[in-house]
Amino acid sequence: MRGRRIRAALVHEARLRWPVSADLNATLAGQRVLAVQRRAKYLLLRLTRGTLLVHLGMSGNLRLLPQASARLKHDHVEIQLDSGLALRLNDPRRFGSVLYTSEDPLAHPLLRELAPEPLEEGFDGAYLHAVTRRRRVAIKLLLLNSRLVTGVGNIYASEALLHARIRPRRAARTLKVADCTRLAAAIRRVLGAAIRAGGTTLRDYVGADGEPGYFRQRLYVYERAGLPCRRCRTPIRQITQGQRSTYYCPQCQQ
DNA sequence: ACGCCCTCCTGTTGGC
DNA sequence: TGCCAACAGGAGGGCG
Repeated sequence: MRGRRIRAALVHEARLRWPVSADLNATLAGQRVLAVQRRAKYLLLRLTRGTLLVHLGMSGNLRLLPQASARLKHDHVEIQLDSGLALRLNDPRRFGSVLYTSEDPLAHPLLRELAPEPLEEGFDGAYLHAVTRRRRVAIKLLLLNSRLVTGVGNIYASEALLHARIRPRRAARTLKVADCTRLAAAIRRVLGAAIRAGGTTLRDYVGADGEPGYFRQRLYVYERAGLPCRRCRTPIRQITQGQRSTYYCPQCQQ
């Protein structure tokens, strides 16, 4: 998309996680895409005069395809380019978002307080140790708090804790430096491996290339309740934390 | 400040 | 076959 000019923006359904601006077309038309970036799980389309922030939520998907191609059910927003292609957001659950800001996007209220990038410098045991002090919340729930850790969703939280050998219900404040060092390394390793595998397709996720991700085959605990742990063969347990499923190995994770 | 719960929404699955 | 409840990849908001 870089270098293309936006011809028009169509909003078929404005009721996403946040209402899509009614002025989106007037705002975007004529602007050029200068760069495409990412911050946590937000995509940033840097435009001539501002930035379009896109979040896929749980079920969102972006496709870049000929503008004339048929619109699918749940195609909510379409950005038409001067190349004849159009970027379409399809999102059955509508937990995604499309927001425009003319200010510094990193200063936007939704991005301003996000935690450091886990794959950048500075995300290490010392960082995790610092943010887990005096927090009674279970470490697995802390990993889902985007003000403290970004990039780790429900799948990778369970996976990282398995690799770090930490029980998901353990109070964050009880983690020692050594635990935090293993956990930071496990998070980086899991995210890196998942990215290289193209992501984790549970049902219908496909990447920008239209291909599913293959990390599901490499999951150690997620969705494996009752199945043998891939490290020690002990049956994997499933529990609920914050109304979401957590999986862990009672033998490997102490 | 923290921690917990609720919410948004549609689609799929499993039990009866 | 139909109906209903439970659950699903996220994460902000409000409350105590």
